[in-house]
Amino acid sequence: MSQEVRVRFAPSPTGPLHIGGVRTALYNYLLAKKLGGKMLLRIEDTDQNRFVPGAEQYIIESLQWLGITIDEGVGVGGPHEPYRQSERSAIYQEHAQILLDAGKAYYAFDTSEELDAMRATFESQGSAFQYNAVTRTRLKNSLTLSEEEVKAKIEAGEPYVIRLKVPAKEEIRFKDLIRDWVHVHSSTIDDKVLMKSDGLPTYHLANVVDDHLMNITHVIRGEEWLPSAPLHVMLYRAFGWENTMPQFAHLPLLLKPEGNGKLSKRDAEIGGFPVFPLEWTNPEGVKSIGFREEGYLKEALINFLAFLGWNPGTEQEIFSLEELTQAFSLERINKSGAKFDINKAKWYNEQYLRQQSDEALASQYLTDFETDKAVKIVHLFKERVTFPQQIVSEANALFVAPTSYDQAVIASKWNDDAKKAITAFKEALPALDNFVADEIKHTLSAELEKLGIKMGKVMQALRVAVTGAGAGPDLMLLMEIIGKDAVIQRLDTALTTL
RNA sequence: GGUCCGUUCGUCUAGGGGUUAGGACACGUCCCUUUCACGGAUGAAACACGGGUUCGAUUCCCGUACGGACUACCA
Repeated sequence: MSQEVRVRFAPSPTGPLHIGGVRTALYNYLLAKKLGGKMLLRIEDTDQNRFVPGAEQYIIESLQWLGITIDEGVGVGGPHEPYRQSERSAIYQEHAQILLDAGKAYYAFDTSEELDAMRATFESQGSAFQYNAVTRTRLKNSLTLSEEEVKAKIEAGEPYVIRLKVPAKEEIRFKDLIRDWVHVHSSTIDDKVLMKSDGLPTYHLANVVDDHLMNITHVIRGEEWLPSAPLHVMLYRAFGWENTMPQFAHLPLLLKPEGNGKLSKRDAEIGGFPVFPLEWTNPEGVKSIGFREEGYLKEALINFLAFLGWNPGTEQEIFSLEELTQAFSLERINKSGAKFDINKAKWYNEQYLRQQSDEALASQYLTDFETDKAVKIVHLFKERVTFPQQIVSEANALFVAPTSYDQAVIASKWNDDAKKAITAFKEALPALDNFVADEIKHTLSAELEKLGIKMGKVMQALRVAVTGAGAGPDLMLLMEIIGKDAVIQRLDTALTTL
């Protein structure tokens, strides 16, 4: 039976989507598109305490910006609605009941304080507390209490959780598409809480139930889930769903650029680079920068992210989203974590920036300038900047006369010959009707020839006189854009002040 | 501490029983250029360690070291 591939991206709305999450979404999307399947977006908002208003919208906008389209789920709907877990509590309760009835789960009445105390005691004896096959016989739960006692407690409104009754001795193994077989013994897994005392499920239950009900075929998620994957396998087993269980692929983590550990918001602050796709202002009003606002092009971000943990096996580095969907495969994802290097992201951005036409960039970013001037400016600067907004600031700077001059150049190049040449050039300029690069150059060389001075001798001095800087794009083009009157004025200023 | 996962240039990685261990970013040098940048060329730079297996191991196996994740009524 050939089955439609269905993957899901299932973030929690606890804040802005982290760049690692974006990559997870991307890989899911890539696999779905490659295999002609569907990409779902499910919001895992079962923790009311960590819910952040606006986070869901942020996630949707981020994916939209990047072109990671959702076929089914929050925001678009679909046959398995609702796709927000907070709206599915009845489903989880029902499924928890199935496990309870089958004797595969049980009620537990231990309070958090009691459990904390347990943990402290165990720790003081040098061991770790686990709610499991051996300890559950001594704790307050429906396995140790009589049926009447349990009933009474529940009816009295005493808070309780539902825990999975993990078998004492069972070998759990599953095949991870990236890591191959992973084996774990059930004795190392504790009786995880499935339903919290607030009546909402934990991640584990909700995730397994939803993935099953939504016919998910591939679970592609971060490596932080690898340790709980065996628990999920046990849950599939407990429900009798093992034969339709999705395949797992646990992605390597994105690591700090330097030092140890996974990439965090703090690293971004230290390094001065974004870790969120879009700018985000948290409920307290604190703003975090985003890739989009910093000037990263979505194509560059996608390409960069795709290559953090995956590669096509060829030497091609530049891939459009469409090319990525063609080339992508889970088999070529590697196992080890990748340090996040913003330099590579910048390089990708430069590549994509240069790929765009002068006209497109001009109409998108230089709307304050007349079109043909804007196009010329873009042409001059797009190969020398990393971000589009740098073209804008360069453009604006063009029309401001220099307020200071590069002293090193002045010291070595601002000599009598240069002054003589620049004076002659300046005086020849008013007669020049067609003030374009070629004509300007002709005028300059004509004047230099008369004086017997070589071009190379004066170019730098001239550049400094016009722009204040010792380096930059083609000076003739620059002067053309600045305009005749302004150039003459600047030369005057330089000649009289320097 | 326990469980699980990992380890090729500074970074992202290719490769895989016999290779001059390849590419990209960053870095150095040179060329181009009126300068800078782009571009081109080029250089430096890596198989964590110890045992096996083998004629031969960076590649396979086992240990060790190191790194990471998880260890909540968070996801």
